[in-house]
Amino acid sequence: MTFSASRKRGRPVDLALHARRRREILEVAIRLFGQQGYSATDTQQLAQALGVGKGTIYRYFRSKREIFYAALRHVMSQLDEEIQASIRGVDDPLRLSGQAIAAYLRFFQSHPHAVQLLLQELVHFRHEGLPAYFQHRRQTMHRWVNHLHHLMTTGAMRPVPAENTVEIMGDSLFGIMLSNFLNQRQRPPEIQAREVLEVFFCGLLTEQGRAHLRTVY
Amino acid sequence: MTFSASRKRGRPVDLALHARRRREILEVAIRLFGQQGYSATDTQQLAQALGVGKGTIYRYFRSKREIFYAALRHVMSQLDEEIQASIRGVDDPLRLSGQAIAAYLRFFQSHPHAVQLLLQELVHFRHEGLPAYFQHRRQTMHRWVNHLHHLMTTGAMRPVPAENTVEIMGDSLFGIMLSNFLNQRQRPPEIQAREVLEVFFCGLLTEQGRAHLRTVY
Amino acid sequence: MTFSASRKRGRPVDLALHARRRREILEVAIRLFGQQGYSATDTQQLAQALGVGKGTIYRYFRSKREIFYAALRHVMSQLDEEIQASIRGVDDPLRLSGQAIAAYLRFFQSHPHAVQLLLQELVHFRHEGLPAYFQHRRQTMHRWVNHLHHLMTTGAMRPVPAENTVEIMGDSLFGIMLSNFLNQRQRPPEIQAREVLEVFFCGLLTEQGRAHLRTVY
Amino acid sequence: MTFSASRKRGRPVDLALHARRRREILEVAIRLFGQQGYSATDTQQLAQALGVGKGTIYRYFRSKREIFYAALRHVMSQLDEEIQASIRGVDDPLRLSGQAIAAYLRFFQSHPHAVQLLLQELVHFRHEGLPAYFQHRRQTMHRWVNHLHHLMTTGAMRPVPAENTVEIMGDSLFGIMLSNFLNQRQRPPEIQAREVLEVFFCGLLTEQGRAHLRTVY
DNA sequence: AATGAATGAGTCTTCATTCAT
DNA sequence: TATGAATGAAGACTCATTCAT
Repeated sequence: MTFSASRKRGRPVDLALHARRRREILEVAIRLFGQQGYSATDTQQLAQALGVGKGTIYRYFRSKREIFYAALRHVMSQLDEEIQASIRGVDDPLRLSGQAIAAYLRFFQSHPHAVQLLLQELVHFRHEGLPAYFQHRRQTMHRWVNHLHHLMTTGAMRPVPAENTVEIMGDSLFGIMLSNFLNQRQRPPEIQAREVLEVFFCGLLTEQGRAHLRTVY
Repeated sequence: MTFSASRKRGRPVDLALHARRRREILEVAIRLFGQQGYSATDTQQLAQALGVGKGTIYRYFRSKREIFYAALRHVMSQLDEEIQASIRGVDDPLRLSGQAIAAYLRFFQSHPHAVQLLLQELVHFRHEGLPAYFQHRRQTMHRWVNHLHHLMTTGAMRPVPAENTVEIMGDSLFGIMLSNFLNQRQRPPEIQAREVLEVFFCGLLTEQGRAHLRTVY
Repeated sequence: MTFSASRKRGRPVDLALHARRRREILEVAIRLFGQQGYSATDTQQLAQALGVGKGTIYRYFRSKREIFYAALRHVMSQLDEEIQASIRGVDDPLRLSGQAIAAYLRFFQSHPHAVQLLLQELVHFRHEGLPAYFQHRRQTMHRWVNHLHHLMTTGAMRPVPAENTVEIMGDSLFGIMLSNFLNQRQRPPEIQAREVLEVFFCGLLTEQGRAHLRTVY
Repeated sequence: MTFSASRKRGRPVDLALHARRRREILEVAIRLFGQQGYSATDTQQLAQALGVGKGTIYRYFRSKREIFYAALRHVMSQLDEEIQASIRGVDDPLRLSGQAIAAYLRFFQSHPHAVQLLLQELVHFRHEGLPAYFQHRRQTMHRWVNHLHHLMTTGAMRPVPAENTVEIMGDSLFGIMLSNFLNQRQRPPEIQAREVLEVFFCGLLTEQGRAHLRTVY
């Protein structure tokens, strides 16, 4: 950096630099934490992969733990963005549901590191309160609750307790996504989304089966 | 002591003692690994909790890792037993489904350590191939596939690809169970099972909604 | 053991048994210590190889260390016996020298464990005073000093300081034997003995070379 | 500091420091391994003796084993240097022989730790192939083979198989050196060298004895 | 007498973080 | 400001010996 550059008033350049650096670090951290796991990744490796000294990293993050959480948050907002992008401009509410589910599955299929990060938190940072994934879900859930209410208003959906149903669907997708990852399934997200929707929306029983179910409970 | 037993000099090998010790160790290990995590639990703690010397543990298990896997297997067979017990003597196939789901959720609600063990494996022993939970599922899946075929034969269930549907339901329950645990939900398993079944079996849409769905895809 | 057997007065049977047991233990110990080294051989292995319990060994030897030393002494007396046997009835004093050297080299070639034992002592039991090998040599050296005196008396050997010369020859053979072992040389002991004797007895220089040597010192 | 040096930000890597540290560690390691043995010396002791933290040692050597081998190599090259220095500028080939032998004996007398290191390798790192001492000897042997050829050409030495003879002399000196160390002999190396040479070069027998020897074999 | 279950001290190595340069 | 040298706590596993059975 030259003297003239540092003479500018304020330090907009520095702030931008700082932000860029942080992002660079996070990108590498996501890759390494995802590939090797949190504890198997040491700061020396991170520094080496970044081509900087270990100390430098500590100028941008207070601790390894903080890097991890920043990485996790980064990944969660990426997820959010991709889902939002996938439903932008989609009018039909049923299509929208399918798009969102496909986007969700697609994101984790193309970002396996994200799944790893999410799992790492669960075991390395339990007792830290609600895991980031579920925090995120809690924050975005209202959108889906509204979505369900809308579907019910239009008569497309049976009257069901919306919150509860959103949770069931969210949990189910979470399980499907994890299972995809852990079984190394590579099913095309769009197809899988459709299969899932078919079950959730249409149910498995025939009219006769449903009638019987009512007698059982 | 019989004559045949006294034919061999010295203190006889006590097989029952060995089995009992292993079980004792496993029980404490499940608790500690579950409470504190695998890596946060050191062998010294385990020994202390058992009231034995560190070396004693190594007379019964080759390594900490082996204790962990034995604990995991122990938990998985407990799960299996409880589910089997829950459906024993249940004739109605729809009731049976509900019972099994409730038993599954109940098991993990009353054995939170089991969930932890399962998660621990995912991060501490990745690269060891298919996680124990999914191995177990692969071995027991055929039962549910048959179950679905039966339901379809009797006309209670729509014709759906059985394997695929079993996977979707299994993954979903896995997700619900994890979410219960991670959100510290304490919903009564029977109620939750019924809610889930209601969605899976009856679907969320009205007849009109389903008709529309068919136009969308 | 029956009651009538134990009625015999004294316990000659027990003493013989005890001695036999000790020898059996020593033989296995020599093999294991030789193959794997002292510290790499644990008492459990020893017991297993003997087909007895660990505790039994401690009825015959106070400690692992004591087993080792007994094994070492056992080996040293075997060496002594074989050398003595090799020169029994040999009249010619020069032939006798060759026989003894060949026997020495042959013993260690066919008992590589003996070399290992000897080396093990040097590193595991330093500070215990003179190593067993050199203790043994100190006890048998006088024979060779006498032998040299005899050779000098008969005029076959130049007048040299006998003790000193015996030490040089003993040390040299020790070095040759160790080098054989450590280089895994398999030279026939008889041939090697002859080569060594040729050097020691006849020297390397010509008459002219010796004359020159005298001018140098 | 030059411009080019300052082009790279941060604290520059100090190669000289690194080399100095390694040497310091080696010197202390040689002393401790020599005094107490390899396995009796733990890294904590080594660190304490150096006045550094345990982790620091591992910045300079990958493992305790690597420290040991570096120490061993260090010692072997010191030996080589001292022997070479002792014969530098010595023209007379017989004197040269004496100087080299004296230097060899002197080195190990004044560096008893070197002997210990050498012995430690034999028992702690058997199976690692040829011991360092013999590797070193194999690399330097050709010099002495040439030396013998020269002596034979000039007529000072009888025609003998050079390689074989060098091995016998080398092994013998190895034995003498070890024996000196293990018996804690403090004989002046120059005197001992002369005594040894006297035997090797002039032989022990009289002319009459040699004639008789020829009849025996 | 014989056995083997139990013990617990002992040791190498890793790694997040600090701070002198 | 950037660097990397230094730190030291932490942790799995072994094994000679003892002693209850």
